[in-house]
Amino acid sequence: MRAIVVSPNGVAIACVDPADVDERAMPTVWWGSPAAAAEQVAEIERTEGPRWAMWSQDSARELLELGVEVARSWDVAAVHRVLFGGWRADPARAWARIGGLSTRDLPADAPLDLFHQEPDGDPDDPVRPDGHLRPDWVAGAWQETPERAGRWATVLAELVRRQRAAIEELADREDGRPAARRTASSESTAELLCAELGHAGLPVDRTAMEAAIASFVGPRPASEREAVERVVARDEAVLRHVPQGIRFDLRSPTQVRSMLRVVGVEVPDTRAWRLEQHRDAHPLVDALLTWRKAERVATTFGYPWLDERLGADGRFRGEWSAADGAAGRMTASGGLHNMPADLRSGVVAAPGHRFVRADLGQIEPRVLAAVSGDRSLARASQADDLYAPVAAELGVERAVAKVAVLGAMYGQTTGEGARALQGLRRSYPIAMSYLEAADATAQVGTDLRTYGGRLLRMGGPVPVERAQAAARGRFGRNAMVQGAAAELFKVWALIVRARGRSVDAEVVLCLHDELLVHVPDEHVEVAASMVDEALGEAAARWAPDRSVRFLSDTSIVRSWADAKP
DNA sequence: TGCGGCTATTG
DNA sequence: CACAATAGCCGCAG
Repeated sequence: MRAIVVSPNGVAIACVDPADVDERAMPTVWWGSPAAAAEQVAEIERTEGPRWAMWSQDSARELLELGVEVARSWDVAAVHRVLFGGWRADPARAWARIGGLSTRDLPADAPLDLFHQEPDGDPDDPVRPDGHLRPDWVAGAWQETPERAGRWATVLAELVRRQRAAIEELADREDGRPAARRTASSESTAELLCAELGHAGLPVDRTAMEAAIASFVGPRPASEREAVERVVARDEAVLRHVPQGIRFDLRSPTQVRSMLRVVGVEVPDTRAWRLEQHRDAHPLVDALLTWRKAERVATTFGYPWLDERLGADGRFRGEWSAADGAAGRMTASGGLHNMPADLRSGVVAAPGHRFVRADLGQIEPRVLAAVSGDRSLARASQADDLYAPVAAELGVERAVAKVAVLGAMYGQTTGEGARALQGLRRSYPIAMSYLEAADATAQVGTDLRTYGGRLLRMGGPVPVERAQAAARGRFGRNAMVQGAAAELFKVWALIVRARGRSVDAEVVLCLHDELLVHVPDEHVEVAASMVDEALGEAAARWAPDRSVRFLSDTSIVRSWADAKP
């Protein structure tokens, strides 16, 4: 522990080198205004470049708001999620878990009542006699004095020390995960990237995005009355196809089913892919499908969505999470991860800039080859199109080989993919056993760990219905691949983030296997090469075995829509 | 008012 | 509708 920088209204960053934590050392505390604290952080970053210990992405967000960006961190919440799975990772929970305390009923910051007048222990000690953190300290009581801030920093340092020991133990175990050391670092730093993504936002051209929205729902209504009229008109375009006198609520699936029955279309549900089969049966079906598309844009990706999230600086902002609760993929709110592809024309680089857009080709089967150690599948990964050699090996069409491989990773038990499974088992026994072992383990509720060491919680040995057990098996089987792919992707994104600094290349979007990097025109070629090189480096760093080939499809574009689909 | 079901979008 | 996610609306229970 070297230093801590504190401001009375909230910035608490301990500067800790996890390799050098001395539990007895008292931290140096800088106590000042937020601006002064930020300046201190910037100075330490400049001169020492440490791995900063942080409670969570919140710490990084506070720093960014003060104009300070740091390169590396040990993020207690991120490491907690790796070690123990799940998503919740508040300080009290992380502290309790690493200390072996129960997290079933964590002490809450409940108001004191007659029966709990005086909380036990010393109110100036952040740790209660029962070993839990004091809720009032977690809630902010640590900020009251420099002495308290120092004690709080010591708690953080101790937590980091214990987490680090747990990661080392995991890496050194007989059945361990040596990659866990690297995962702890990359998952931590991914939290910094997420804070930066949320802070900086995605370049969006308001005019272009409004045009894209307008192509579905018409131009922005001038008044509330006009907005209502627009909705009525959209509904009417569908309802005019049914006999007069009967009104149906198009937003109610039950009523839509009745409406379709009136014109002689019988469907078990009203999902688009099913209605597609009946497009020719009656003009109503086509009108309904068009309505659905417009309604979706109007309610979720319309003008209110844009107004709420697009700033005057031309940046569209959502909140980013570095690891979801399941397999550990990055997620984003605000529609950044499920924006209809038709709106991508609104995502445009700023004047004088271009995007480097890159996505990983066939990432999941390649990751499967790597984590399972299947040499045959690794050989297939040498091809630009992995499914081609697999199809040749199985003696089937490429399309069949593809659904078979995907089906194996998803746990599909019916259809064409399942029929080709026997061939996969024969030709790629190591990879298939890897998936089947994960499936079997998950079915009985036993937790799994990804290649990188992330715990995948499977619910414990609670008896469940057969169908539920099968679903758990499919989840476990897929999470081992999806989670490992997420780990590799993050390493790649972080290398791009670090290397990009020198050419002002800024990662502005991460989408599971796709990166969008915003770059000044003059550096865009260099940045594109850098993105490709970063993948090789990421693969080597993530899994030092070089037998599996990873590919990125990289292009330079003005708009996200210009990238080939 | 909260929550499960349905629907649509993305990888 | 195989795996994951976010998100909105409807219908029903409390």
